[in-house]
Amino acid sequence: MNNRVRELRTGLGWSQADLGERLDVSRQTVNAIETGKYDPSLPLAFKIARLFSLTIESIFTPEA
Amino acid sequence: MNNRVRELRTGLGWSQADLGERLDVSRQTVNAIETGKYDPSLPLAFKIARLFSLTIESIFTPEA
DNA sequence: TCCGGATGTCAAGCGAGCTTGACAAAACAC
DNA sequence: GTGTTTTGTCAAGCTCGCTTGACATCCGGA
Repeated sequence: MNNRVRELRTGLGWSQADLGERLDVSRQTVNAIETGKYDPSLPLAFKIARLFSLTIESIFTPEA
Repeated sequence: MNNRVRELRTGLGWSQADLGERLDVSRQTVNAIETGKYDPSLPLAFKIARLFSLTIESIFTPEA
């Protein structure tokens, strides 16, 4: 699963910790998602999409 | 997280087992998602959306 | 030069997502 | 009214998603 989270976050000048706060998750979780260690849960994906005012499909793309 | 999976599935005349096969998950997983026991992972949500040719947002809606 | 913020990563722990196997009950066919 | 299909649900087990706490590195600014 590829995603544009880092691109969207840095575009707003936020640190991983900043984004974590706004999403109510730890900065390690943000880092893990950005570095592809694992995919977010569906509820977290919705939170991310809402925060950036985008659709899930425009942020995340399955690799296969 | 509410979803329209059951509605979409029965609309095509499929059993939970049928849908499970097409998604490569067990019928128990389909049942659990339809009955709200837990949310699908993000990759599975993508598979479901693609199978029904819909967006994730049009199938799943966060309750909050 | 030194310090603070930012990032990457590890470990241990817990609940969520998924598995197979099983059984009971409801719904459907004939 | 019997038999098959479908659905609901339980249990045990494994991995993933997320947590806190910690440590190393890498930079940018005073």
